[in-house]
Amino acid sequence: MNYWLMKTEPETYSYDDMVKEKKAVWDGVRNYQARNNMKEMKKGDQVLIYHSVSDKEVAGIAEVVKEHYPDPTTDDTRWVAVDLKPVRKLKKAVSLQEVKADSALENIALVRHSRLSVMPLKKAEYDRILEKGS
DNA sequence: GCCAACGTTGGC
DNA sequence: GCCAACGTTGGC
Repeated sequence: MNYWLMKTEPETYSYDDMVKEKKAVWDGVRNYQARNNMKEMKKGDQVLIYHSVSDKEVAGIAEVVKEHYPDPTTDDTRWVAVDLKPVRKLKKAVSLQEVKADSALENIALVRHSRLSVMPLKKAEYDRILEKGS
């Protein structure tokens, strides 16, 4: 079982939108590193959903329900999509500030490589964020 | 709203 | 293959 963090701008697509639709088709990624991470995702992997720009906080947990397949928004075969379903919203959203302030989380890509939109998390890091959000 | 950092594109 | 120019992302 692997753990991931995916970013979205809540104005475009938020965790609540995913809850409303009961699933999410995660497409439109046009970055190789993010794409490579998506290809590594397996059914059942847990994914933290982070709201960038306006909120800057981890909003909720999702789960991979369909592994990578060709991105339906383009004919370009280089890009892929995955399907997610919401698991639960965090009791308390975890802000970027909190993540940055925690020395156990200072090495995650969210902090070190802020423009990457799909990144792996170690179990310890994933657990740590959940802890902060409970 | 600004701007730094980064990724991509395209001319040479 | 290099690198300048450009576009985009995302924190502040």
